[in-house]
Amino acid sequence: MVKKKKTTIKDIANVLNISPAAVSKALHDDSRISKKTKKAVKQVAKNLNYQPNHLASALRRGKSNLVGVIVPRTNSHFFSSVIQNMEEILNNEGYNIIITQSSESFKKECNNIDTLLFTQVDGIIASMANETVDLQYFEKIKSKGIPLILFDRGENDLNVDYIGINDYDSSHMIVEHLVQQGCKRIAHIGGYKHTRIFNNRIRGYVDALKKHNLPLDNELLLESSLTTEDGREKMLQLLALENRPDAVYVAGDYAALGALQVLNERNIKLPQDIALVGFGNEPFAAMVTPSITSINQHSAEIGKQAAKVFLEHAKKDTVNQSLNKIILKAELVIRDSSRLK
Amino acid sequence: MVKKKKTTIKDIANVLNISPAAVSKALHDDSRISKKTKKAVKQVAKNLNYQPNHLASALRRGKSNLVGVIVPRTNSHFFSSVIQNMEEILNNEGYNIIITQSSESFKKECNNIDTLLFTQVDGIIASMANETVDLQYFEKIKSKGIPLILFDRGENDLNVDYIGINDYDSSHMIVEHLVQQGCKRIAHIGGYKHTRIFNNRIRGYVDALKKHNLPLDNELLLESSLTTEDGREKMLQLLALENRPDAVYVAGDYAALGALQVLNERNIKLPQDIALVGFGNEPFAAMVTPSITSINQHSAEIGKQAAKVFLEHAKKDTVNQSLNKIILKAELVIRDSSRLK
DNA sequence: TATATTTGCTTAAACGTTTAAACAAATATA
DNA sequence: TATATTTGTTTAAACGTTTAAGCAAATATA
Repeated sequence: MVKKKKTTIKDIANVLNISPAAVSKALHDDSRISKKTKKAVKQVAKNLNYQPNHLASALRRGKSNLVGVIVPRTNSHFFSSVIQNMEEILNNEGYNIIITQSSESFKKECNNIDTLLFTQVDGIIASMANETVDLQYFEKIKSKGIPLILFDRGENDLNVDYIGINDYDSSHMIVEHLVQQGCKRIAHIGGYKHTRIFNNRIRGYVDALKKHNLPLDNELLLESSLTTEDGREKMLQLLALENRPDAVYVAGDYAALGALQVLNERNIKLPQDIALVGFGNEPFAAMVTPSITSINQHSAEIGKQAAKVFLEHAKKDTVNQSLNKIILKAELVIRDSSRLK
Repeated sequence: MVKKKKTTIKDIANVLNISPAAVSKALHDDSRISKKTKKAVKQVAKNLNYQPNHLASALRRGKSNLVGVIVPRTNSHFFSSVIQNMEEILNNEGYNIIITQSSESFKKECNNIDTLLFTQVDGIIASMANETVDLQYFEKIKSKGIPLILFDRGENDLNVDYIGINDYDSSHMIVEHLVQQGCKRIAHIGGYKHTRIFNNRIRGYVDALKKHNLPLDNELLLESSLTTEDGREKMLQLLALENRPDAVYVAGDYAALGALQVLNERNIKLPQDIALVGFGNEPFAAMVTPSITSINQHSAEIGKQAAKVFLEHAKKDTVNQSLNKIILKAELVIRDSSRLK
């Protein structure tokens, strides 16, 4: 079996005895090409099973119509849903996306960025890895003049477009809810402080405690990688305290799941003994026993907005000066793990 | 802010007063270029922050070094893990991957295929959508002479490389295990019969019943889309039977989860009243209460093998005649939902 | 010393498209 | 009728690489 020669614009031109330029224009519905020619060109294109060579057109036009996406992982509902909604909008505008995963590793993230730049993407939409502190690679994207849009895990210092939720306020909502349930010693298993969103959640937690005149106890505030495994560990740590908390607010659902497992294994009653709240509203939060109260981050909306912000950039040829900082209002979904009354 | 002109091979050539061709060769370590020149070229490339234009080289060389991936969804552990492992191997060989999701929709799958062909990928690795019966779009890939590798959800008729597990035998393992636990009326919530893997699981189930002298009861064999929602529905259907099963083997973990939810809600004891077995060994199978017995599909290995098979094709320039059909041996992970003794 | 080979580069074409500029023919305007 | 405009096309260059072919200089071989 030999490789078939692909049909090009030239082949169509030869059949019709017109120039390749005319064919190109006909296929793009140029106003200066007669209806007759357009029809003929399209017919021949179909007959010869013509597929435009994207590489050639991208090279010539200086844009690839590809958008690079970097996420810590695809197998969480949050990221997968963001991507799916983003993709839909971008596809409609003729863009395709290249998804890459950092697996929370700084090094992989850097590789991903290089890969995407190498592939000549027209823009990058990203959510940063847990490990990432050094922003130099993201600066590299900016310095190439390629639109960069961050969502969820972003950084203020980078001064780029951002779509996320109001993390600070979300913490307030959670603490408020727990106080209403009668909780007095509320612990927080937070994410890494160096990540803005987790820092905001911590700040919100601290300030909300103050607001409700609850004392801030340092042993109740833990920093975690927020994996299921680390959630288990940190929960064990809290249970080992002399003065145990009566509520635990975990900054991520996967870690909350780990905490729940430990509580279940120890036969600690939820929410009577300890109330539990997660963050992210992953589908499993509703599936486990007891179901976990969590924060809905509006993943679909985040994906759509990110796509739209990119498209705004793409339409202008100079880099946009005005930054888009879109903060969506999150929603508390109350479930069995914290519903006392 | 104005868009910066990107550094090209020509710029480097101008700096050093040599030809662009020499630069290209120097960057590729051509043996006919002196060490001195190579060193100089690489230094200048670094200074000018040169990034090769992938589009141009892909156009010229007639290959994009991109591999397209089509999966029903990325937010299951199975697919995400397959992709991650595939990616690692392909990246090492200089390939990048473009991930697309069909969301189990035939139409989206066709679009994905068109998109990938349009992007001039060098090969496609795919797992088919649930809806897909018409194979014409996959034939299209083959007819373009582009390597196509299927995994998990594949089709025999297509006559392409395939990597999967021994579904038929897995069903035998499950039935055997349930029989050992003392179950006598084993139901099967299976996937769509038209999909080969699900068909094989059904055949395995039927044959294993025969082997153990259990009667085949048609009301115990249901066809399902295997979503969590449908799992709930089919479980309710089984519970409504006059003569209830004492074990349920579900062909997918998500549907098994739905079944579990229903059983928990009805306070039916697992595994005493009804034993439950899923398929796929999604992480949540170990997380829920009770944990669900399931089949480990070796996602990492599938991903690696798929990548390797693609690379084999890529190395030859004519299409390989000998087909790779790689069938991995799956593993039964026994958990609380079916452990009676 | 004359000839062959190797080394290190250049030239020029090619990949398949897009597009500015040119141009002839058809049509409109004065 | 002469001139201007519009219509429909062609020409040719460009996008940034790669690579076959060519060529001069350096080196090896006889």
